[in-house]
Amino acid sequence: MLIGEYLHTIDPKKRLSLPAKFRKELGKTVIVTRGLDQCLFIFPPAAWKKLVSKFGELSFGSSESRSFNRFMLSGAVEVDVDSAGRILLPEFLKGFAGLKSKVVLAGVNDRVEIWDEKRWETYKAKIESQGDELAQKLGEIGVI
Amino acid sequence: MLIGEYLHTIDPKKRLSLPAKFRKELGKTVIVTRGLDQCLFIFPPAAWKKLVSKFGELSFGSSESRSFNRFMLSGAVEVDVDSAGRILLPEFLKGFAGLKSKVVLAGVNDRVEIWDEKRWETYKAKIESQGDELAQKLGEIGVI
DNA sequence: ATAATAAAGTGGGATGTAGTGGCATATACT
DNA sequence: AGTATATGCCACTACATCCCACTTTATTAT
Repeated sequence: MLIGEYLHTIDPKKRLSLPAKFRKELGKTVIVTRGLDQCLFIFPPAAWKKLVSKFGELSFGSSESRSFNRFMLSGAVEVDVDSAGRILLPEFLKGFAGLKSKVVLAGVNDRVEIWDEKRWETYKAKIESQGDELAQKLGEIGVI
Repeated sequence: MLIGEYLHTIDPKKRLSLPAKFRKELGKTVIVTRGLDQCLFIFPPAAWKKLVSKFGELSFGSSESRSFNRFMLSGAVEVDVDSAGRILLPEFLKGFAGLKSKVVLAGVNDRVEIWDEKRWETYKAKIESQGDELAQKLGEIGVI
């Protein structure tokens, strides 16, 4: 179970160290993909395989499933974790999520999210202030 | 599984190097065909055979399936990968996809797509901005 | 509580490989 | 035969990868 929030820095060589607490569960190679709300997702191989099996069979018959597959698959990269627990981020993913030097790594159950620090602060402020409201809505639909 | 996005250049001799990460899975000869949305497809031999057998099932009774068969099959070329991991692109395919010098190679599960850089950027911007709808669909198929 | 020790995060240098361009040789076409 | 295109080979550059070192934070023991 991946939980917690960590502030790390991407060095000039585009390397990013994973929080020590995450390393065991992530394993020695991970999959980094485009995420939602302009962040990136990091999946352990097992979780990624499960995910792919859900949409892997989509053929290229419809233009929708083509864009869907392109978003998920061409936006994903398998990267090795080096001996210091770091991964190398491809430029196009860095660009997608608007990552500068300081980034936040957030554990969300079976994945880790990478956020630009500023964007994270803004987003967090928003959800924190809406906390009560959100709980209300979730309660109404019977989630909590 | 072929994933990720790479920016390469077609040299004056129409040679294009395949990303190192793709080479093992693609093998030493590949099939290049006209693709959809004005890109080209590269298939490893195995995936191509599977695809062709699906086409074979299409009857040639309807004019649509005849056209589609012609589109995919007459536009297909088998090319060798040279010792430096490069392939040679036939002029008619280059023309079809509007490829200039800078092209993007995108892994999409069992195929690689070749896009003109500019066209890719435009297309990508479009699918990336559809994030919300995408999340909706992901939810529907039970991914997140 | 303080000191000693270990671990985590970060930075830099050295090495290897990927991507690309150019030359030279082989093959096909006119 | 001569031209053009294709193929193999070698060389250069940039970047990914590996390895080691420094600094800071956390942990343990006295």
